[in-house]
Amino acid sequence: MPELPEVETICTALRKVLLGAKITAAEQNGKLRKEHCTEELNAFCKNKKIEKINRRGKYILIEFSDKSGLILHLGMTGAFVVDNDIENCLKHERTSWFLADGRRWRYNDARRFGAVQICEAEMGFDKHPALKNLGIEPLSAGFNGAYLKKITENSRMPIKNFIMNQNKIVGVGNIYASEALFMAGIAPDTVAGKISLQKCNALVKAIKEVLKAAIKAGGSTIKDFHSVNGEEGLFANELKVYGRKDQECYKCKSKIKKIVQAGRASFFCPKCQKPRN
DNA sequence: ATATTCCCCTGGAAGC
DNA sequence: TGCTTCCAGGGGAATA
Repeated sequence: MPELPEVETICTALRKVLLGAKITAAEQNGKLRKEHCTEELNAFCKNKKIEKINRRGKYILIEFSDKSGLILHLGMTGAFVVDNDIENCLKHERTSWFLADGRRWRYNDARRFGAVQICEAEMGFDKHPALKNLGIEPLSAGFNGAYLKKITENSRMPIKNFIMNQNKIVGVGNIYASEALFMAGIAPDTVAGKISLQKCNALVKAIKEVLKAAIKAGGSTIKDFHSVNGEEGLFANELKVYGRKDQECYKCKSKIKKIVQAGRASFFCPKCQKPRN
């Protein structure tokens, strides 16, 4: 579900409601991709104060005032809710944090692909196994055409899979990979190592542009994504190729095609995006 | 090392 | 109205 713009949207929303809050207790309700049992999570979180909330790739980093923290991932269907209902659980509530002011912060995740991990102060976020191998932030200044050219060199991976690889570039998922490649005029199955510096420049520009525009729109709600207050993201209305199989390309009126790459759907315009392999 | 394929899990939409 | 099949914003393990 959530890619960089959706995670960024969630971070902004969480900051508004959680900064400064103190946790009195935590509960874990069943398994996630990564989780801790209630006893461990509760012992770790109890009496900690939420000081900072940041994003690294698709991970949300909750930093406590003692420099320890939580590393949260939303998987495909994860969502947060903050309310005052102490009695009832949501249908797919996996984790709950009870706050000193009486509120309850919940992590709800139907498919359980999300993750709730703890990070000790001595370790620090950067060294945590979940984060230490992550690639460059696409909105950082260091992510430019020359950098992309350098890391794609010698790679025979299809460019769409390459830009979705979190160890190379973080935050780009299935929607924005298709969208950025359309904007840059590059077919998704182009061999990464064959892309020219000029095209790398165009792709970097497209990735930055589409991510920024999506953040501005509050992300893309296809079906599941909702921010903390339940709001939908509006960027789904601006998608040019994702989910538009057999519909007309907005640029050239050709039929948008769908192919499957590494098990994920890729959408592209066969006329505007070249070359094919 | 690198690139697919499969699997984790649940629910909604589409097909019969 | 059912029942079945397919599909989904992710990622990691297993496999070639």
